[in-house]
Amino acid sequence: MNYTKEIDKKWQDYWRSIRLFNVDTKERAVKKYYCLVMFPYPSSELHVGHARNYVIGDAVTRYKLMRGFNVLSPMGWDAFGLPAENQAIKHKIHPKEWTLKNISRIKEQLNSWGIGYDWDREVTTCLPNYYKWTQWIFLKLYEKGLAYRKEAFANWCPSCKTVLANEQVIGGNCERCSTPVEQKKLKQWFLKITNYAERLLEDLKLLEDWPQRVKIMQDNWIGKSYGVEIKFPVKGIKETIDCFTTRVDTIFGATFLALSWDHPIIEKLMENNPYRSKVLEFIERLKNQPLAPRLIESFEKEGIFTGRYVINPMNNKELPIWIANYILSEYGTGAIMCVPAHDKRDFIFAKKYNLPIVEVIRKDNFNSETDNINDAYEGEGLLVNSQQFNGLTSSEAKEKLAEYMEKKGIGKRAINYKLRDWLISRQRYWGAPIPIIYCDKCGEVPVPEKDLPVMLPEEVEFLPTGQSPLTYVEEFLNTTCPKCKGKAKRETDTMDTFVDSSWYFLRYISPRNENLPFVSDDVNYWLPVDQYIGGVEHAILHLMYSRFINKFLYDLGLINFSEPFKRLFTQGMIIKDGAKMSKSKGNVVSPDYIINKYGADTMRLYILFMGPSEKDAEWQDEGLLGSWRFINRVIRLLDILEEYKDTDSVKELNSTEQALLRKMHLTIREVTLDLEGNFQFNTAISRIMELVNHTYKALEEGVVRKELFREVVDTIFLLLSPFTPHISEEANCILGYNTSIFKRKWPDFSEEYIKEQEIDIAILVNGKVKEHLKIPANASQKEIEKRVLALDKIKSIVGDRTPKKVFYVDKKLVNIVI
RNA sequence: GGGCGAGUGGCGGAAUAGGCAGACGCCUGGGACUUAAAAUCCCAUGUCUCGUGAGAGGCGUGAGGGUUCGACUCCCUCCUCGCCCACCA
Repeated sequence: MNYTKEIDKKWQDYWRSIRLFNVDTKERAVKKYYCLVMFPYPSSELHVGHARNYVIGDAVTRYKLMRGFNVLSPMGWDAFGLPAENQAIKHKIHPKEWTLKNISRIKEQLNSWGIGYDWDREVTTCLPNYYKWTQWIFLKLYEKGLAYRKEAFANWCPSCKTVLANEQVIGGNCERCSTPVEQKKLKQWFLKITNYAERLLEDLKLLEDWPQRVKIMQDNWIGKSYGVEIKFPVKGIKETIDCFTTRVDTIFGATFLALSWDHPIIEKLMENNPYRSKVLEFIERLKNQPLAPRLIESFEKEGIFTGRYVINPMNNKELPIWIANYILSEYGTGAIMCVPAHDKRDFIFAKKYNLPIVEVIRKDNFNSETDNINDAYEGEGLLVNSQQFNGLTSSEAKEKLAEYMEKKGIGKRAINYKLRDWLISRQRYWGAPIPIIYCDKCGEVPVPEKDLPVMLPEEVEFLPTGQSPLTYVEEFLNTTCPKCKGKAKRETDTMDTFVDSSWYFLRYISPRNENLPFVSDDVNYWLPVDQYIGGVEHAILHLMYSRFINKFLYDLGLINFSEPFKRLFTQGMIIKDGAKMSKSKGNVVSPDYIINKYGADTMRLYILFMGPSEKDAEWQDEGLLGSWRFINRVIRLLDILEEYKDTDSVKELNSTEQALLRKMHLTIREVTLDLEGNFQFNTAISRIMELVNHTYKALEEGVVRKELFREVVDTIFLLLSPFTPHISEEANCILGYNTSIFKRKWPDFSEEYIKEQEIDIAILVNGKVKEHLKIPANASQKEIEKRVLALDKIKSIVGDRTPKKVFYVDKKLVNIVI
């Protein structure tokens, strides 16, 4: 047998013809396995870096098939989004055309690699039969009060006259023209993911088979913190300002209070205030500061005194109210009690504006320099300068102060999350229209379900005006109010593509259903997803949004599982010449070239063999050649077998045969463990390589009966089939099987064959290996020790000293201490 | 600044409920086959020292300490690199 392109084609056609990967979701008799690979964004053809994802998924799918599961392995396209629209603007090609063209190209690639999918379930998010249901989910959220509209800032490029996504803002500038990005306030749609903050956090504990780091990232992203919200009365007017702090223990060290520039109380503070014009001028300036650089710590802190004071309710001291550019309006209350002695940011600010610094926490009991503080001490310690709370530790003080404040009505315990509501409005064309209508009489009216989908019009001009392109499509914009039948206008923003991808895994179960987004009974059977595979770059957004939408649908009673993905595997990137593979860097390796020259299995094998799949790996062309060599070496066994002359097989297996049989069973065990564990494909493959090497050695050195040789070869291909399906299927055919190798059973191993008659004991003296000894497996410890000490070499090392102690590790080693 | 992860031959990487470091592959060198090349096969391949030699001995998992009969693995201190988040009070 020779491995040629024709073999790839032959078996790909065969798998399609026997519908190997097509699944009936009504099937209940055979246990199910849902293997899901993150669907791609079809922006260009795939390179080997992308291929890793699909190759891993396919190996899992095929392995599980052989383990007797009814495996669902679907594929689709995350097809809405910005790149398509940018192409439209640049090259005057319609986003739909561009997207569909890419889809067919990528599909062709996936097929040429022999990746097995149930293409009958293909899902494309930019087509009406899909986005109808994205809109439907939006309406459900709206119905439950979880979708709402409010004013929010969007990144705005004044030169391109367009709204930019956060990813298009590079270092505070527009990605295309490098103009500094400004903030523009627009009425936009949000999803209330914050309502689910606690559950999203709490349920991370249920995700035992998720990588720890992904859970930690989500945990940090949700960012739960415990603290106290303190009311500060404003001097002279009947108002209070609430401040959230996690460090109540530093309350006596507060020397000023700072507000974010858009804090609602500012207006009141400015009434009859001589500072008014200066302050408003300052605010105006902050407003136009680009968002992105404001996030960088080194950004210069700036502020202005408002002329007003609050009273510290604990000691009645007056604290000046400032407005400062480092206060986030979206977190907590947008107002902060500032403790320069114990917060770096406040410290820098206080130094700059000459505000007092009062130490209230000491690392230890010893006197330290009180008047000469040159840095903020942010750790915990003992309280000083804090009246009756002096001497308490920070954690004691936090408790006592919270209690005290709650009793006196000064403040109350509070919990804050970093998680913000999900802004889903995009002032863009290529996305699912938000199904809302605005009527002068009735106001905001949701599109009735029966009118879905709100079709995205195809005839659109892309004018860089900053308005959504849909605003200029009269037939789309103008409509009638579903309530009063009067004239009304449609929402012209479209949804963030993360909405599309937050439920696609449900649609795969009933992809063509026209009455429902999914059939609950079937979804409840097939989900949660048994194995989800994708890149870590989605660790936060996509995985969090999907969990959110899943929980929402769970609350509606439409599904009965609260988490969508039982197991998650995040694969590493493929690196070339020290950088992530990308077209712009010019370091992409084309899979098409490899496949034409070496076949799909060579690429697949190398991708899986190059290193642990969850880690980044450096692509080396020479490594690929190693896989090619190995494949040919394996295949040659078939030719050898065909011409093999059987020996007079005596009943008893000779020692070569025994060793070969043992190696085979051992390999089955190890490969199975590697696959059942955390997908250690690289070691699984190296073990098969060992078995192949062993087989060649055995053939060379001794008499191996044909029957056994054949069994070994058969096993080798069974073990290889998830990784190199084409040659394995071919081999399976040559070996005389007339069903697909993937319809056969994964090989079993028997401990009995793995047991050894004779074992090798390493002999160490003071922890260093000095000698080896072969002994019968059933030898007793005493016997072994006796034989070890009787060895010439050991005798000469030990001399006439008596060993202090002899350690024996069962069937492994003896350590003699002298 | 915070969080997470990782440092093992010339290279990708094996081996962690503590137990023979360097599996498997690549590169390189030597040999066989060949008119020749490719392909293939065989041998060698961490490093240093001693020895003509067979061989013998030492050192070795980022650095330094510790625990242990025994440490790539556990503990402490430090260094370097990567990723994610980042003024979250």
